[in-house]
Amino acid sequence: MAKKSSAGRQKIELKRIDNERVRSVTLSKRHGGLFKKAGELATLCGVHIAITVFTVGGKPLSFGSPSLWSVINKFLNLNQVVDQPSNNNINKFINTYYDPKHKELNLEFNKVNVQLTNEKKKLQMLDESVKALIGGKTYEEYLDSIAINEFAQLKYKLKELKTHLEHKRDMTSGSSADRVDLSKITAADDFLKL
Amino acid sequence: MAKKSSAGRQKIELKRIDNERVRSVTLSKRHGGLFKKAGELATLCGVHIAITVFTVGGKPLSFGSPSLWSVINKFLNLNQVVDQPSNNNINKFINTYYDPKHKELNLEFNKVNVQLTNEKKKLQMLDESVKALIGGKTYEEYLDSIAINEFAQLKYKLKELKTHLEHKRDMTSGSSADRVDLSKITAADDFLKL
DNA sequence: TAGACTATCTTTAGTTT
DNA sequence: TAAACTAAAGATAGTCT
Repeated sequence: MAKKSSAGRQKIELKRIDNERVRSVTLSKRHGGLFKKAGELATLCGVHIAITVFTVGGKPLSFGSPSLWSVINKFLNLNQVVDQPSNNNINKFINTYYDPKHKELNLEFNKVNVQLTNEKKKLQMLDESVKALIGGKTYEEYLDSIAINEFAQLKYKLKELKTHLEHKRDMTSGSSADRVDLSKITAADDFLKL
Repeated sequence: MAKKSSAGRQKIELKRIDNERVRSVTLSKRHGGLFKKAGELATLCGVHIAITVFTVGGKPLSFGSPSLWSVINKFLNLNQVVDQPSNNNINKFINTYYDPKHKELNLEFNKVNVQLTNEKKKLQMLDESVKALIGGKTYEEYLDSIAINEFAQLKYKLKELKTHLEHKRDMTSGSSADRVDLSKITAADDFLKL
């Protein structure tokens, strides 16, 4: 009855895994592990975390906790609540937790992860329902919401960059290598005003 | 001789840690662990990873592997090599691996991590040397290189955003909620041309 | 107070189903 | 092809310094 078929975990060398199948499996396992760890860190320590993994094929796997919206709101110092695309539970799940094309867990990952642990069966049933309901439109809406996030993040980063460039302009007299392109400041300023 | 002072690791509940000191220690430990995992994943699977942790105080802890430069180059499809600020080994270490103000490991973290594991003593000695050599100027240069990274990333993201907005403009006829602000496209375009 | 320690918890490499 | 399994490797909570 007792089976001791597996030798268990073995130590591996820290270098690129040659075998493509093994590499793919490792990516899948460790990518899940990394996001789980990130979710735990966010919950335990109350921090906000964003992770992006670019695969060799250029496909981005992203993670945000507690949610990209909350991170954006925090850094833009907005007090108003940004509504999710829909209050309908099933749509909310599709739009925020589940990317039908990539099976990518994304927003409020940790909350989902707790559910996965405590109510795994329930979530699997929900997952089946979601799969049955997915159409092309929903994925378009998902992409659209990502772009809105990107825009808000851009404004924040432009603001930071502008401050930095202005500071640098004030500190340097105009030597060749360190000269600040003033038009960049102006353009950043214009964009921020939109 | 044998000491059994510690009860060892205990299971903890997945919720925000109330005690501030404990929370701070946990953040420190797990933040290091998360970045280590990310570095391993990047090395083993050949993927590119970017992580940003925003602490409660708003301080960003960032990680990029194999390096922010390589990620930028990849997505801007540049073939030219972007030189690091200096080829001098000690400056290279300061500028890319070690943030003297925050003790933040950042670029090519995994490479450093392997060194930390295999040559811990050696690195500690180097670390002491670095600490002795650090001045205000070096940190300024570090901040500057970060800003350059941000700028390159911004251009890429603006490009993506512009494409998305243009696509959306072409697909929608002009209903109130979904209308695309053309001035945003124009501004993005202007900025990209700089 | 930041680092060292260690027993235990968690992740995962290799294997089987 | 993916999911389940198992035991070793690795991370870390609590403690002490």
